Amino acid sequence: MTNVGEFKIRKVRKLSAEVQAADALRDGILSGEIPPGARLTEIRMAEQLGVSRATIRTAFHQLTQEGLIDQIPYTGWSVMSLSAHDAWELYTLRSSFEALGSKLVAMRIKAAGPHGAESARLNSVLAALKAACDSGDRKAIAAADFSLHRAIIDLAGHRRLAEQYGEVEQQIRIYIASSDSLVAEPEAILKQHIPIIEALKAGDVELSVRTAIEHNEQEGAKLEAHLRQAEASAG
Amino acid sequence: MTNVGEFKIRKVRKLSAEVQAADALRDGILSGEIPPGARLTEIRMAEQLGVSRATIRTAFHQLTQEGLIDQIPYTGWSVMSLSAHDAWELYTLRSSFEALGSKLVAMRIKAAGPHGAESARLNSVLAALKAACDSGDRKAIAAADFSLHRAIIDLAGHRRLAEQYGEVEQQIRIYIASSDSLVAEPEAILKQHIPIIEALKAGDVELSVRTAIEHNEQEGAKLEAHLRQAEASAG
DNA sequence: GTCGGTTGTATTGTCGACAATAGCCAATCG
DNA sequence: CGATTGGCTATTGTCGACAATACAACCGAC
Repeated sequence: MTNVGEFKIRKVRKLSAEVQAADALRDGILSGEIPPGARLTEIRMAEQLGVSRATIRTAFHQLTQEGLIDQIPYTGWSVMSLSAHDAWELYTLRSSFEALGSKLVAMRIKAAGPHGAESARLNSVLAALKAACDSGDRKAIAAADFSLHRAIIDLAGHRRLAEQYGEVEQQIRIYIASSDSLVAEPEAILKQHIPIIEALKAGDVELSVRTAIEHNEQEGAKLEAHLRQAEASAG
Repeated sequence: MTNVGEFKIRKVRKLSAEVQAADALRDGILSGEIPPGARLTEIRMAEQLGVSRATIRTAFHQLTQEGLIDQIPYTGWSVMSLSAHDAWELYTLRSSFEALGSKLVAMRIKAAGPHGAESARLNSVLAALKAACDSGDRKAIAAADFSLHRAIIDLAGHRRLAEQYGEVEQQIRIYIASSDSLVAEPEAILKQHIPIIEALKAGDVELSVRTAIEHNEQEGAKLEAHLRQAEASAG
């Protein structure tokens, strides 16, 4: 009988309840199951997930830091709500972040040459986006789109940039979750991202930055217009 | 006898203990009393401030969100530590934020003309910086410097920008608290900030952005060099 | 002497109960 | 009928105790 101890065990550490709770909440919000503006109470969540209020509280604080919910003292917590102005804020910020990220990545590739790990990673995520677009699955396309942008940020080697970008990214995900009609035509999406990757792989700093900003301004304007229209018809 | 009810009462609400605790911690860190890298334990803090661990925990979460401390599970909390790489991250980020903020403010002034509330506020903070520089008080100069930059961000009318900028700003404050030798000569500081304000007041978007970025790159390089030297002599 | 396991201790993770607060609704008074 | 006041309820704020975990120091075997 083979000794069980021989197996390599990567992470046996039981995930603490607060992490599980945070994950559950995050999934619920990002999947659209818990809609924007929804009110969350500690007690009900605690009962629902079978943990104590202290655990839920920690999870809520975590989610707050991720930009998914916010708190009103003595009143409650609610899923981040989403106005057209918020969309403008999110995309102007994201534009700044991606400009910085693209600049750093392009500089790295310029220094390391076009055959380094960075270029390989960029090829990989672009191929993944192409595959998703070919499949036509809107959820998969959106996921690949986010992955591509995140890959660029991660390659920048800038911890704080990655963290703060994550906040913005997750809030944008809330929009996408609430209506996947926001995902454009597959061919158009693929076509939009190719120049971004090309500029980076060429190590052209200025072009990379310009392309990234342009992409975000287009996407931001699209979403903002969509929301403004929705607000007008609803209000 | 005048009716007491006539008096306007702004905020009588007793500050909750968790807010007081967070304030106390923040003061301690930003004043340098609690140095970077210092370890904070919930129990000791609770005893020291005369509140329960739950209250301290909430305060710690708040400070975490502000970027002043971070947590290692099952181990403890510690004041954000400060390497030369961290300085680079902070100033590259701040540069992006101020570029966006300056762009928005310059656009506003360009649209509203040079006699709006924005210009008045800019004049005000620049005058305050001049007064501080004349006084020669290093702490006052540093405070006025921060105020000026924050004023620009606040004028941008971008809530998320202001929030995320705040995180970066507070972390930079930790450096300044740990050594006020980082504050340069009063005349130099004043001279550096004048073109920033002038560009904004002129409503020149491109010049404002360029000036803001340049200022941050200079300051960032200075701090990074200082820390790299300190690390070399210490390590 | 060195390596591996074991034990001990400091610290956070989790829990349930009670206190304080905000917001609502009805009763009351003009 | 309107405005104000008072209480009621839902929810977070705060507390102390116990459980789980990580880390370090110690001990023993080889």
